[in-house]
Amino acid sequence: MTSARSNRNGSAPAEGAVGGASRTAPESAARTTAAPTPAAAAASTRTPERGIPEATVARLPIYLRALITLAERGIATCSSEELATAAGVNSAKLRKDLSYLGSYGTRGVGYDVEYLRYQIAREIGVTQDWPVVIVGIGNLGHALANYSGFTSRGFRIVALLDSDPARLGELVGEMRIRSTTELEAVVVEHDVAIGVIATPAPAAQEVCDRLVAAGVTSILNFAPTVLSVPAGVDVRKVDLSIELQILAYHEQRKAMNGPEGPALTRVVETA
Amino acid sequence: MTSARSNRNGSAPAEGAVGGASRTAPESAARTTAAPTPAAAAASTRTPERGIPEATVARLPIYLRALITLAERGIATCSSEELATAAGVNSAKLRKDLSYLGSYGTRGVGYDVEYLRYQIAREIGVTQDWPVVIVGIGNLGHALANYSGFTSRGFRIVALLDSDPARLGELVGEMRIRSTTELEAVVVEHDVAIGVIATPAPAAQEVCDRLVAAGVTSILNFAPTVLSVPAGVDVRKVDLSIELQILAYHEQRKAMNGPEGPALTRVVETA
DNA sequence: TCCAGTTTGTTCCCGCGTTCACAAACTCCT
DNA sequence: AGGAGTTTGTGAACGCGGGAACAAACTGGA
Repeated sequence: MTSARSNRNGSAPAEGAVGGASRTAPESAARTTAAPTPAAAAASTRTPERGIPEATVARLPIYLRALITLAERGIATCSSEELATAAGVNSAKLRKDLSYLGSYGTRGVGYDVEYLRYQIAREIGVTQDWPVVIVGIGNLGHALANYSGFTSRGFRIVALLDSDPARLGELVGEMRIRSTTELEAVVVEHDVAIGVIATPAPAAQEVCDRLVAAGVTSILNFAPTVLSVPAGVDVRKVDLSIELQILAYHEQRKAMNGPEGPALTRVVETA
Repeated sequence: MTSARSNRNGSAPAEGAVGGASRTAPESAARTTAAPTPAAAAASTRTPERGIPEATVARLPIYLRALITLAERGIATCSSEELATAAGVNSAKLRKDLSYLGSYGTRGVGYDVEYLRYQIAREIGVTQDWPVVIVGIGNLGHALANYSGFTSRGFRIVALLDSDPARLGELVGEMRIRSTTELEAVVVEHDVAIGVIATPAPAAQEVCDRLVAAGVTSILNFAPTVLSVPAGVDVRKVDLSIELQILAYHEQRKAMNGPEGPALTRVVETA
């Protein structure tokens, strides 16, 4: 385990004061005590202090995936330009992002794929597996349970929970669906920090409250509803219909610009 | 053909929307990388009319959903404060967002729920249904096909396509799985502008190319890979493992601050 | 050793988005 | 009618992120 997570259980579930996550909370990173994690092995002398911009954090997994792809092709070294192309971003942005982690490249040469891959994985925290529990095993829950991307990228599903008695015991992949009554026990037993909610919207808040009360501090929410959580708990949401609606907005504008609009734009047609 | 889309298929496809190439990946459109629409009409000299910030567009669907919830509860009027709480955002931000659409509120009173709901739906473009095609009917594709949020929020699934012969003809919901060989025909027949890719990563780019060539100009990508598209095509991606990795990063930091760190983060556990 | 070529890491600048704070506008009560 | 209370809409300040440009650092050849 070694997971430094402590038991913050027992706290009141309660709906947090503020809605939404505190992820963006600036929290002036005081941390005056000199050199936390002092003498970090041999590497760098000056730990740039842990303060990676949120936008960069969101891109690190993309870089990681690109690096894995490159490694599978047997490529040992790559330039920022190559990696940026593989990740679909600007090379300047890539270099700046990586600079927040430290100086892991070599000027005039580029980056060592395996080395950089490990460094990013370590920074994200996926060098070991995080236990994850999925609540709500409907169509989407099934898909998530079977999604190989979870288990292969630093996560391990430890339980599938559903409140429908008809589903209990059903096998999904290699895992059996268990009752939501076991939620607290599962979270405590496996020291689960990350929970995935794939229930219908009406049930999401209650499940969320129970997860948080049991000790979960990060939640990935697929239910189309706004979750209230206490400070210190991160929530990320994935809403499929919202994504489509954003696309629809732009489609509508294209259609409006088309007929009469100032369409002095370019037509770029690929093969 | 219900939508405002005109004939863009045969003759001049894609007209490269001014305001943006690809939403999530600003310059990911590797190919061609033609001059990013210099000048263009982006700078509408005046009339802030059609120029809603991207961040606001991403929130409009959230407001819409909150308004629908309020309407179902029989609430006819609400203040920006109430709506903001329901949507999980700051009230000032909400008001500024809505101000881009126009002045649909009444000072001293608030917003008429039904009226505002319609105005947002109209602005997004979901007062009528958009035809959508889903490619790749694996676990995730099944979930998407059965997701009621699509059909109830301005979208209509017109075809489910898969390349696996074993799956052809299978019923999903009320729809039959068809072969990807019919992709072009389906897109043209229903004038599909929005495509959803739920295939394995290796197949995603080819499917994407075919969709675009057939006339699709907006793509929602669930495959864990970077898509290259011509200018004028919007791509939004949903990557489940990336979302989890972002949570893992923050979890790791919490665990680091917890034990020894000065941790100003204050784990605030509300009463 | 020195020089040319290459690529990283960093600095500077600019534009977008968020937030505060306040004037404008509406309702209600006296 | 008028004033107090309420709420919207918006101008301005501010901080963050993106992009270009450049110095620093490394390789390889003469």
